[in-house]
Amino acid sequence: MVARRAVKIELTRDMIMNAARDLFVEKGYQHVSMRQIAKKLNYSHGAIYYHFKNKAELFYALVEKHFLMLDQTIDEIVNQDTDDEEKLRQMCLGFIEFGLTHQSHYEIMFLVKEEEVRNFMNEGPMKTYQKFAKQVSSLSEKQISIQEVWSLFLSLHGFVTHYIRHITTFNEVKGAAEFHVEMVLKWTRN
Amino acid sequence: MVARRAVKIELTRDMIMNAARDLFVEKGYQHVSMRQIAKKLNYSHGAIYYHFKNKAELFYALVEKHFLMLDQTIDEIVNQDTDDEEKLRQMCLGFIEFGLTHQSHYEIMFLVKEEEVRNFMNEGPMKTYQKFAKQVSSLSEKQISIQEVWSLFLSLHGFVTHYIRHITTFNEVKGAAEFHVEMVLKWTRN
DNA sequence: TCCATTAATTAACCACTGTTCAATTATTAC
DNA sequence: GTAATAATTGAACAGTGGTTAATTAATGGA
Repeated sequence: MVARRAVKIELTRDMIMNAARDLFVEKGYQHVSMRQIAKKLNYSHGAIYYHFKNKAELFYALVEKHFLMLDQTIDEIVNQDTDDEEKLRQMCLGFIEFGLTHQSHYEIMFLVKEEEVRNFMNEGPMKTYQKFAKQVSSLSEKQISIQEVWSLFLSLHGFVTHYIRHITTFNEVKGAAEFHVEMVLKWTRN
Repeated sequence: MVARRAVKIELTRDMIMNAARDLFVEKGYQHVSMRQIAKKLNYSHGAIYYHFKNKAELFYALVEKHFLMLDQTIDEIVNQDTDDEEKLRQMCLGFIEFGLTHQSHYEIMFLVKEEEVRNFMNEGPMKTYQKFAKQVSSLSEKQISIQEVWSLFLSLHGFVTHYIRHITTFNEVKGAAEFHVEMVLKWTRN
C-alpha cells in the first residue's frame, strides 16, 4: 500500500523517455510494453499514463527529440569554415556517423514501420530530409536533380541500415564509410 | 458441428503458405496471427497445427522458399539473352523487386537484429550476396573492386529498406527504382 | 492545521495471442 | 458395413497488452 516513494526522485517525462528509448531500440516498438518501461524505472505502469497519454504519444515524443538532434548536426557542418566539397563530404559522413552513433535514434527516425506511430509524424523526416537535400544541392559542383539527391540519400541510408544490424561503432567502419561516401559523391561532380 | 468439408479441397501446406505469405507481406510477421491465416482459408486455426508445428516453422518454411526464389531470380537474369549491361540492370531491379514484394522475408534476411532469429539462417544472406557480387563483378564493363560492389549493394539495400517502411508495392516505385539503378550502374562504367 | 492538488499504485477490463487437445467427422482399406 | 486412420473443429489454457478508474500518499499554500 505504499504509494508515492518518499526519498526517490519523482518520475519525469525525461526519465521515461530515456528508459523507453533503450527498450525500443533493443526490441522494437511492438515488443516493448508499458509495463516493461515501468519496470525498468521501478515504477508502476500506470504512472506512465500520468505523463504520456498513451504508448504512441510517448514514442512520438522520442522521435521529435531525435530529429532536432540531427537537424543541429547538419547545421553545424554547414557552418564549418571549409570549402563546399569538404562540406559535402562532412555532411554525408556526418549523417552516417549520426546514424551509427545514435543507433537508437536513427532506428526510431528512419526504420520504424508501425503505422500507429507513423501517423503521428509525417512532417518530421521530410523536413530534415529537405534540409539535407537543399544543402547537398547547393554545395554540389554540378547541377544536381532532385532525384539524384534522393538516390544519394538512399545510398547513405543503406550503409547505416546495414551496419546498424551488427552492433558496430562508427569508428569500426569509418574507412568503409569514407569509401562509400566517396563513391556517392561522384554523382555530384562533373 | 460440421467438420471436414465434403466438397472442399483438403487443406495443404502449400495453401497455408500462400495465405500466410500474403498476410506476412501485408502486415509483417508480428501482426499476423494463426487465426487470421486460418480465417483467410476458411478453416479453423487448429487445422494449421496439423500441417506446421508452429508459427515460426511456417514462417521459416516461407523464408527458405523465398531465398531459393531470389537465387533463381538471379540465375534467370544471368541466363537471359541480352547484353551484359542489361543483365546488370535487371539484376539490380530484380533485387529491389524481390525486396519489396517479399517485404517480411527481406526483413528477416537483411534487417532483423535479434541474434536468436539470425542464428539458424546466417549462411543464407551471405551465399546469396556472394552470388550477386560475383555476377556484378563479371558483368561490369570496367574492372570493379570488391568495395565498389559492396557500395552498390548497400545502395540498393537502402532503396529497399526505405520503401519497405511505407507499405509500398514495387509497381508504385518502379520509376524511382529504375532511376536509382541507373545512378548506381554509373559506377560500373568507364 | 486543513485541504486541494499532484503523483503514484493497484486492480480490473477487454481484446488479443500461440498452442494444445479431446471430440468429431470424413475417408479409406478391408 | 465396419474398423482404422486422417483431417478438422472449437473450447480451453495461460499469457500479454494497452488502458482506465478508484484509491492512497506526499506536498505546499492559506
